[in-house]
Amino acid sequence: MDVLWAERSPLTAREVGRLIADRDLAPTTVMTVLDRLTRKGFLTRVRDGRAWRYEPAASRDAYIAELMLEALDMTGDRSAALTRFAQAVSGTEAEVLRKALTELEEE
Amino acid sequence: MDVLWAERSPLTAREVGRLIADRDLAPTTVMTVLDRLTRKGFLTRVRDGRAWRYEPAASRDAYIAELMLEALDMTGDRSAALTRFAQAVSGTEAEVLRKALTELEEE
DNA sequence: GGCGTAGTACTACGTCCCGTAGAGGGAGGG
DNA sequence: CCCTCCCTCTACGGGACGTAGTACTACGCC
Repeated sequence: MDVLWAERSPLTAREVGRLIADRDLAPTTVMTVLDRLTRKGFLTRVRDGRAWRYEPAASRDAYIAELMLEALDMTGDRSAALTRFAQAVSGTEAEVLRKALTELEEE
Repeated sequence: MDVLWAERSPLTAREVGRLIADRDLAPTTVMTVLDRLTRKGFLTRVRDGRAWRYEPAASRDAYIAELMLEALDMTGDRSAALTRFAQAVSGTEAEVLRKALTELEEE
C-alpha cells in the first residue's frame, strides 16, 4: 500500500495511477487508498484545480523511526529493549548507530 | 491480548484465567487466546497432566527488539532510518544505547 | 462404577482494517 | 448540451482479533 507511495518523494495526484499501471487497478482504488492514507495522517493533500495533490506527511525514514519508537513504547523496560536492540543489529548497522549517537552528542 | 500475558514471566496454565478475573472472561476465551498466541509462536506450551502450561517463547524485550528490526526492514535505506531513530530517542535513552553499543564493541 | 468437574479442541460470530471497486455528483471543454 | 475527468460515498470479500458456546475426555469422589 504505502510501499508504492512512500518511495517517490515528489508530490502527485492521480498520476499515481499511471505510475503503478502495472498493477492495473481501478482508478477509484488508487483514490480510495490515497484518501485513506490521508485520513490516517500518512499523506497530506493540497488542492490543484479539481484534483488533489498528495505528499507524504513525513519522510519514510521518519516514519520508520516512529514505528520503532512505537514498538519501544510497548514495553515496561525501555532500557532493556533498547539494549536488546543494540545487540541485535548487525555490526555495520551498529556502526551507523554509534556514529549517529556521537554526532548527536557533539551538537 | 499479550499485554496481560507477556508481563508475568512464570509459566502457568488456566490460572491465567484466575489472574485476570477482573475482566471476567469466559474460561474458553482465555484458552482460545493462549492457543492462538501459541500458534503464532508467541507462546510455548508443555503438557502438565491434562492441562497445558504456557510460557513466553521470547522475552518481552526480545520481542520488542524484533518488532523494531521488523520496522527497520521496511525501509530501503536502513542507515537513514537508524540515524533518524538515534536522533529521536531521548537523551537518557541515547545514553543507554551508547552504552549497549560500547559493551558490544568490547566483546 | 457412575457422575460431576476441569480441561481441551473445534467452531462461530461480531468487528475492524485493508485491498479492491462501483455508482453517483460537480466542473470544464468542445 | 453532452462528454470526460476527478472527486466522494458506499460496498464487498478476506483476514485478524476478541469473545464465547458446544462437544469430547479424563480424574476423582462417593
